[in-house]
Amino acid sequence: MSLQIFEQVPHKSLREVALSAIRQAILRGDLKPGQRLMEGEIAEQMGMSRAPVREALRQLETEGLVVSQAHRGAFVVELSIKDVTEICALRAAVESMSARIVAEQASPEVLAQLQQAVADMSQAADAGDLSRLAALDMSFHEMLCRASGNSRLLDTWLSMTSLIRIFIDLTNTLYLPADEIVHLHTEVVEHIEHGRAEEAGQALARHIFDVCERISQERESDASDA
Amino acid sequence: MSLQIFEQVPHKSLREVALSAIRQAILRGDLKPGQRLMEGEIAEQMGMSRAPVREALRQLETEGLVVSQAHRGAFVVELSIKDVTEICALRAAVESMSARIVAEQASPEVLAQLQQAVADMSQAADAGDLSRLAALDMSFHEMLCRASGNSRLLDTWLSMTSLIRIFIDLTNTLYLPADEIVHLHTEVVEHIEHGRAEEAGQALARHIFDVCERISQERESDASDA
DNA sequence: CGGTTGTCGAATGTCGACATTATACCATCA
DNA sequence: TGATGGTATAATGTCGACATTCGACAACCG
Repeated sequence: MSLQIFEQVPHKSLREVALSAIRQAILRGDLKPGQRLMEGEIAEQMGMSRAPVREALRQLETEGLVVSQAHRGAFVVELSIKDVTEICALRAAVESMSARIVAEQASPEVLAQLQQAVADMSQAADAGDLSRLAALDMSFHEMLCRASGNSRLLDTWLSMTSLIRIFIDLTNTLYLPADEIVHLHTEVVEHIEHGRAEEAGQALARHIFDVCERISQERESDASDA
Repeated sequence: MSLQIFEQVPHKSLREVALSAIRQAILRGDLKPGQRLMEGEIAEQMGMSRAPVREALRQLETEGLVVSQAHRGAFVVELSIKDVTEICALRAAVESMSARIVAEQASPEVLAQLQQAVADMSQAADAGDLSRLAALDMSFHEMLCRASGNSRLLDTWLSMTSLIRIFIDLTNTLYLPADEIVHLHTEVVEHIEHGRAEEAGQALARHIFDVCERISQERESDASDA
């Protein structure tokens, strides 16, 4: 068997092109919640027929980014506070399980990665770079899910994270004081280090529910402002 | 406002018809893992064109029941033991979280339902009706996820359960002794009754991993037999 | 004038046909 | 004989057109 030299070039079907284009537009905020997505219009703008656009919208629907009604069309999903709470609960479930798995199988490389991530967060917090801290925060959680080695946990996490991003940009806003964030993540890593699976999972779940609570509160006060 | 006399008839699009027909065929076992699913053939059998069949297959793909390659077509998913382990982990994560939520919000009605379910299981176990016990077992877990009031947790649970059913029919086989099953579920309900959220979640997760372990072991011995 | 009904336009649902591409088979050649 | 390359075939990918259905607006009636 020969060495693999050339990575296989993934052929991009029009469906995939449309899929990622629409998804990115939604996540970037160019398409706002509640906005109608008309097959014909999108197809025309992308220079393709309605068929691939249609399939892309269907897939986005199963991902939860889009809702559609028969003969009415597709719309960018509008998330209620209840939705966000539900999404956070599923995210917490997934991360909690990931933490348990990682705590039980802690490989030295993964541990080092997580420790490095927390160190970076601490540095960003000290430097007052809150934007970077928020980004590192998200990447820490993703890293954890990835380290579980369970693609379904990771996929579910990515999906829930995307959904939350429609509601609010987690990578640009902090919902807890910087030092508290660093402390929480340090705690989680220490639990994992020492193989305390349950504690790691619980701490993480509490943290996510905390953030969810803050988001809900902020949203409610926003609503009463308007 | 007039009284509602006629229940609204949900319009079944051909896509939905194809979707549920194919899904049922897979779950029923009429379509076996690895079997090829050709759009044209299915469309002809169902008396429709390829378009709705195509969309149904795409949706089944995102559900995980079908895998497809470009220009090659769709196939009923073949699950490895690693896949089943992954699926069980996600299922455990979801059920564990559901149990915590239910334990914290225990409404009397839900509690009564769960207690009734365990009582039924105990009765079935005493009567030696293992088939009924297995069915009650599954419905207990579904009831728990439903009681969480979180549709995303429930949907994820249903999805994972469907996937496992492709691999093995959980409703017809027991992977633990009958009395042990009854004991485990009794324990979970007691934890929930007393608001012990963490313990309920942990007990449930352990139980699922136990069953998963048994399934894996059985499968490996099956493989070595062949 | 309020409410109901008919009509129209536009978007989705479905279809059949064509374009593209992967696989299997076969002829060719070292 | 085995490897290579071409070709046929059959499936998926894409397209444009038609059928169906929904929502809005206008006409009508009480």
